[in-house]
Amino acid sequence: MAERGRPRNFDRAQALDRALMAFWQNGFAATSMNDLVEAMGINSPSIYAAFGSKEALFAEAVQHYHTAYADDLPAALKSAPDAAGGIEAMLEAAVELFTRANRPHGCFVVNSVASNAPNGIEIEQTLKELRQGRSKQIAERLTEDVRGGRLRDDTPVQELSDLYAAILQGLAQGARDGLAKERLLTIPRHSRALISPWMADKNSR
Amino acid sequence: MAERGRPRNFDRAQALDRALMAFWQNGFAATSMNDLVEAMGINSPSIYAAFGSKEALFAEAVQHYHTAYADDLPAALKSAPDAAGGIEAMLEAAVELFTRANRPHGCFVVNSVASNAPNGIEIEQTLKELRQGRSKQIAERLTEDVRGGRLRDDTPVQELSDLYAAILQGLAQGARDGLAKERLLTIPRHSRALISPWMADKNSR
DNA sequence: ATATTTCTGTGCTGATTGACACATAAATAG
DNA sequence: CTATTTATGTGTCAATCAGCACAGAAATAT
Repeated sequence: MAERGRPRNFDRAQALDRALMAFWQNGFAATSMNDLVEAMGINSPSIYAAFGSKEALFAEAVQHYHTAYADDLPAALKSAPDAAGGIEAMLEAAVELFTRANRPHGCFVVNSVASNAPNGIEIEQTLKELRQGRSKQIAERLTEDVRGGRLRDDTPVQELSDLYAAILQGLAQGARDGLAKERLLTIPRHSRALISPWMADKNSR
Repeated sequence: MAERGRPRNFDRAQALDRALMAFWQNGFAATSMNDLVEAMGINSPSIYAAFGSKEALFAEAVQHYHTAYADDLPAALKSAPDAAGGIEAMLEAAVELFTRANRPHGCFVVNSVASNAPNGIEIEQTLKELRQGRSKQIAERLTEDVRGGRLRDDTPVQELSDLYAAILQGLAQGARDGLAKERLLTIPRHSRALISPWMADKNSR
């Protein structure tokens, strides 16, 4: 089935990525349609025809970020043989993601917390779930190690997961505030100490 | 020397506190002058006469928050006999501050990250310094313990301070996202494990 | 070639924004 | 009392916001 009508004059995926960069840097509210027109290189009627509304464009940008940028984190979490290594790798991947050159610093999902839309209930809910989803992923990784006998049976999985998730969010804030990558990278290293009291081969609590 | 002219019809300090609540909840950009008029209970010309501009009002709200609300944190940091206890107390005080009922959740200074003003360079700089100031305060507390012999000489003070500061920011985000206080309070407890490898009476690293 | 469909660029719209002009009210100074 | 000073409330300003109407342009279908 061939396409009918005048073909689109721009690359939709590229335009979406540029919109993401604009939102990532300035947040939803502070990014005006004018800013988007400049960043995406197309006029506003084309934006509305292709994406629906500013809010729908933002929602697509969130999905795009999640699949194209933040995908390294769960991958790193599963990369190492044990949870301690996986979490450290995930935190390192996060620092890498949050401090890449020629790209806004910090985590897009975390940066978008305070930049709520006027009708922001829907997308706000999605963002909140994305943030809290990290804690669940970490909890699953820890549970694996408990089941595998590498962590003690009485390991407080949810509490440790919340703590690691908090560190992750702190890394995002620090990166956005301009902390140097080398300085941020010391954090994953020291975070290892949180889990060692719960290693199965230790008897000290 | 008596006052001249018609006296003010509202309590300036109370109006400032109400403005802080509005900014705390919705951020700078998303809080309109109309919102401020409602929250403060006075009309906009009176706001401008008393505070200058929306930006100046926000700057005063930042100072007010810092002195009237966030003052518990450095106090708690110095309360305990050792750094480990002081930091744990500070994190607990932070959770308390971030999850009080009848008040916006989260840290006002952290919430204000993404809500930058159009001419936000000045106040943004102040906010950034407030955030990074916590790390320095923690570092001072740790250094005290190193000097006092309670922590090893090779304790990585700055790295640990950055890590604790990251946890602090993570707590703020979690509180804003609606995590329950009891759940957040487990984080200060487990954070103790970060410092124990550097206690002087241990020989394991 | 003609009709149909879809995209593009110009330019507008009603609503909302931060900020203030103006006249009036309420206090003190003399 | 009158003059002066400062605060209040009504109403309004230009600027900006998100969104879209409209006409022309560029493709396919028949």
